[in-house]
Amino acid sequence: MTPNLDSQITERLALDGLRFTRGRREVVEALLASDGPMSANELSDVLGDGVPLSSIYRSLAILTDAHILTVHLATKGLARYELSEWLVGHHHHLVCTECGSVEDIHVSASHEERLREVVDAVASVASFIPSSHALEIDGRCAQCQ
Amino acid sequence: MTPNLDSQITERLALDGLRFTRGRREVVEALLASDGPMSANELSDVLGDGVPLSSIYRSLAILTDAHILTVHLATKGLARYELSEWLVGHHHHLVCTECGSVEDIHVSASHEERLREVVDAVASVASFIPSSHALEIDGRCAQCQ
DNA sequence: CCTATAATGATAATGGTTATCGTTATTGAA
DNA sequence: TTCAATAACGATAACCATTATCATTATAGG
Ligand SMILES: [Mn+2]
Ligand SMILES: [Mn+2]
Ligand SMILES: [Zn+2]
Ligand SMILES: [Zn+2]
Repeated sequence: MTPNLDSQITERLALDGLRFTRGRREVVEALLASDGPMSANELSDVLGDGVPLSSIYRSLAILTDAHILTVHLATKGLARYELSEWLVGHHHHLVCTECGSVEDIHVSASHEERLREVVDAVASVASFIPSSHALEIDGRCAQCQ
Repeated sequence: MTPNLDSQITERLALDGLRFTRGRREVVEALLASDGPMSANELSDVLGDGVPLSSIYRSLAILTDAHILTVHLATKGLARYELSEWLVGHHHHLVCTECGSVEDIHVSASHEERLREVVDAVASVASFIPSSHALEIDGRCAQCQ
């Protein structure tokens, strides 16, 4: 983890009187190393017995409350988490309908600009004030073809 | 329910040797009357005691398996269902982060064309074969401002 | 009418997630 | 360096949306 990211998270937690402890750090580092959002169980597999599942769940809840993590819902009955966009940048997701994998995808500035135009136009018609958007693409990933 | 829609669903179910029974019809009609996807409990509130919750759950599973309904996941731990796009047309969703409501939103053909361009460009880079896409806009709905 | 199969409804079981509670660690003040 | 006050932890129980079970009922074809 870069010193800058570390201090961003440490300072954000401190705003709520919370500490960036080893368990929380391990969760963040596993997510940072992943190419897509991870569930509590997937994190548990990676982190092993050093971090009990109950602590993983609590860390995910606390880090999400502090806006350090964002929850992603693509599989029913299962929540996956990732670093929030203010920490790792705006991106979208490719969701494989075959194997269930979720892959991060970055969109070029010009394409992102087009997306934002559509979002603004659509939202204004409905008197809706958009705070964020997500383009989710379902289909078959490279492995599942 | 229009006779055309009714026969489309009836014929689709018949392909799997299934019938379009009263309980399933009531679920479909409630979803048709809604301006957004509904959960099993929300359907139960609307349908009352005439359709037991266990039957609602089973109808949702069967209709989804038959591609008549599509599941929508925006609230964690809660699945909402809507008529599939081949029956009611392609559209997107406005998700209110305040009250949790999900509202259908239709996008103009020109905007939809732009979306498709972005989807195709992004997917091809990742060797991903897109089957569908969804633009989900989070923010505050008209009621929550 | 009869039989095979689909559908139903009440209920039990499942599983991801959350709450509880006693223990331990950390912080900051005395 | 004590000594509270509070945060964090870990094991476990509880919760709740969803799914499976199973006995009963309805329906379609022969
Ligand atoms: Mn992501
Ligand atoms: Mn919809
Ligand atoms: Zn795949
Ligand atoms: Zn709202």
